Amino acid sequence: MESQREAMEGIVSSLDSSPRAVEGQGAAPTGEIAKQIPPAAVARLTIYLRALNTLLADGVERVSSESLAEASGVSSSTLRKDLSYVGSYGTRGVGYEVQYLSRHISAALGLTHDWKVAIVGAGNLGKALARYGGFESRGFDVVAIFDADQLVVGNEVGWLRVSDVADLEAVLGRTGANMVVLALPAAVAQAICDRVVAAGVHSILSFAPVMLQVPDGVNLRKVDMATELQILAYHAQRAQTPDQTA
Amino acid sequence: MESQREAMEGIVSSLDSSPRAVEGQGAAPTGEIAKQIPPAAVARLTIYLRALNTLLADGVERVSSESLAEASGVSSSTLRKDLSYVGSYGTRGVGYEVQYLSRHISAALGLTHDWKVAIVGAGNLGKALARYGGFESRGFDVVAIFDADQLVVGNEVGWLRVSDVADLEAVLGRTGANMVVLALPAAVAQAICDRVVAAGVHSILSFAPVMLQVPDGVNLRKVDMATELQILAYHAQRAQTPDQTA
DNA sequence: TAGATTGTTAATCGATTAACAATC
DNA sequence: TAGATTGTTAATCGATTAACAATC
Repeated sequence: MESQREAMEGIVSSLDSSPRAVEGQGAAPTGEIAKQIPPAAVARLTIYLRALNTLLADGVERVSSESLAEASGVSSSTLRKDLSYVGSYGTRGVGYEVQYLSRHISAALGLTHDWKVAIVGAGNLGKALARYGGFESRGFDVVAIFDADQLVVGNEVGWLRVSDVADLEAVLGRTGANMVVLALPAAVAQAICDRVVAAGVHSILSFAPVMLQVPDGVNLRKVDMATELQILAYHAQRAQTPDQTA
Repeated sequence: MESQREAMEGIVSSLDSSPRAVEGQGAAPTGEIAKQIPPAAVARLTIYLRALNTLLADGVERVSSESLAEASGVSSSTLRKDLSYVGSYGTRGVGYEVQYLSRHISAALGLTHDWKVAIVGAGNLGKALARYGGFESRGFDVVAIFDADQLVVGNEVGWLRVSDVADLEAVLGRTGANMVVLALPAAVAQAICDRVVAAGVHSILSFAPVMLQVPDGVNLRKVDMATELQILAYHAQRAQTPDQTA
């Protein structure tokens, strides 16, 4: 049991974007075919990446699939299979070089350059997101934040000023934002979402508790906090019931 | 800044907890066997519930699997299969009675009584969560919020006062909290998580960007905003690559 | 070499979909 | 009844796991 629990902060500053050799003997199809990675594997790769960067910060140079898997909360089998979608960057009998693997996963996930993120909605959540350090440190620059309320427009949030959502298209264009986070009420989410899509942004993360409809080719992910609690409620309720195993 | 808040509620206020007859001809095993619902289905049931409550608010009384599925972003086949885990509360040739189905899904998910939620961490995110109306309206009462910073302890957040995390166990006990939301830095998350578990709370939702280790029997869910953006980045990058289909 | 650990295969398991008989 | 739509079955598809040959 590796107890690298402490000091898990400060971790991830090491995602550098230097165009250094990301080649190697691995099977990575650099600029070539780039086969599809299964969704479940993509999600886990982000976890491995975080764990690797923690190890890196701790000065660990090599890691086995067994211990990286444990730190990531998956089986070593799953981990090796997932890594195989990215390429083969380990050494049999030895393990993986932490930095080398980290860099290749970053490359596979498209994290070798920074992404520009605009946040729509400067309420509690929008402001919290704008100030959340976890974005910048992982290669996501927050370049704009919007609100519809004239009392809020112009206020400072972090080192940004709140833009008027009326200027959405103009500001998205000017800042070159290529991702948008929706942190606004359900009632207006679809309308804003439509404008964001029309403005050419095809990657959207929504915190609004509604099912948004988007055209093909637009990537929409949702985070719903109440949903998460409801799922917990289901399991908690089950646990309470005196499960009668036959 | 709160201007957008009101609209965020509205929707889902109709989750009543009245102990009304939740029986019917359906196959629901009331207090009996309570068979396991597959995880993927549980997650979607929360979405159907939200859609149903929206319909209810709009005064719609009946809905078909086809249109409920569309509103929820799934196929009608998936929807009917999911509902079949809960029971059979539809009428062939007719559809589902909105309120009736809503109530049965709520019951299956364990949402017929309120849950008491404590938030640990009164930073930007913790405060945003504490003030987020979406919890209360869906049967989750925020009963406490904690912070370690003495400058923050005692401050008002919504209608709560920030408690000292030193008093975590005492306050959890006194308030009867049965769910905890962790909105704190990665560095301290595991230690606090351990104390929460030791205090007897077995349902935890974590926003900390670390893999937390919990003993068996504890339900831990994670929301990681940077991870979501990384997944979007992967797809965005793929879309950019001029996909060469043979 | 002997021991260790990867990368991959094949088997298992679970989730999604299509189709249709049951039935309002 | 005739038309509509559910609830369920069987087929398909994808994800996870165990096991081991390859190889450092």
